[in-house]
Amino acid sequence: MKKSAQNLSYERTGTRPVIRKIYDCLLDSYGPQGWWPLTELCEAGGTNPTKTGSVQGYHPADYTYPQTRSQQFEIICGALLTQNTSWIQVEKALLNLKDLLSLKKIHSFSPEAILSLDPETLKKAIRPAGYYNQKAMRLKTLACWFSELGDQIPARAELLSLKGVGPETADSILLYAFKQPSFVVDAYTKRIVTNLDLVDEKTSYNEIKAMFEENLPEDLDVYQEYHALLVEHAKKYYQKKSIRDNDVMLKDIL
DNA sequence: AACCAGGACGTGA
DNA sequence: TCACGTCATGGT
Repeated sequence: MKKSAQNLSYERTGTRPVIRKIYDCLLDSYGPQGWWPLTELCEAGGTNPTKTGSVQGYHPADYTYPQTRSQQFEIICGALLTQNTSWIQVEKALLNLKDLLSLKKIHSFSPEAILSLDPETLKKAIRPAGYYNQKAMRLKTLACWFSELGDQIPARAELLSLKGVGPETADSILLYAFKQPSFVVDAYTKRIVTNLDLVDEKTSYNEIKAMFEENLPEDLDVYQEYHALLVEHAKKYYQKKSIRDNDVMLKDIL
């Protein structure tokens, strides 16, 4: 992280304890979040902890997913589809896709299955997730890439080279689909850390990512849980600017 | 009825 | 590098 005036207020205590305290506080308040959600679990009537705006498919305190290549690919697709879109819409899109595939007697959510769909059909299915023209093409790009990947674990730079995969999507794919400890920074994360004066507004994605990674043990479960907790917390206090000051919970512990 | 949602990309300064 | 327009549906 760049050495600047951004955390002057924490010079005495240090950034590390702050990053950990926030995590402890969030986990204590909300409990394990069970990311990344899988539609398979939601069809099975899987766990649904009281979660804002979302349906089912979560698996709290179970960090063993994905367990199949199909689940792995679904996470990758979900990461793309959820760009600037709420998860509930992505879930609809994924379920549409699965319905579509089962009509074609395809019972596995695979790259080959996605590639077998003609563009217009694919677009119609993912329509609820928005940007369906771009996302349809980019889904096929991802499908093509993933089918040729084999059992490799992709490098971050490789993911970033795919059209439609930016920093957050790349990190989400690494963290949740490939179980690599790569911290995810999203708009919510940035809002929270700026609001708490841990960084200023112009701090870059990579700087915020580094701040978390440098001050946390390199632990997959912690990385997965932390990002999910930040999202859950932000949904409660950071959707409207007017209530951001209400985040006394985290301000109090700093 | 604006505004937002688990962003990314192309463009021109 | 970086600010800005664009992509688009659906929920609040």
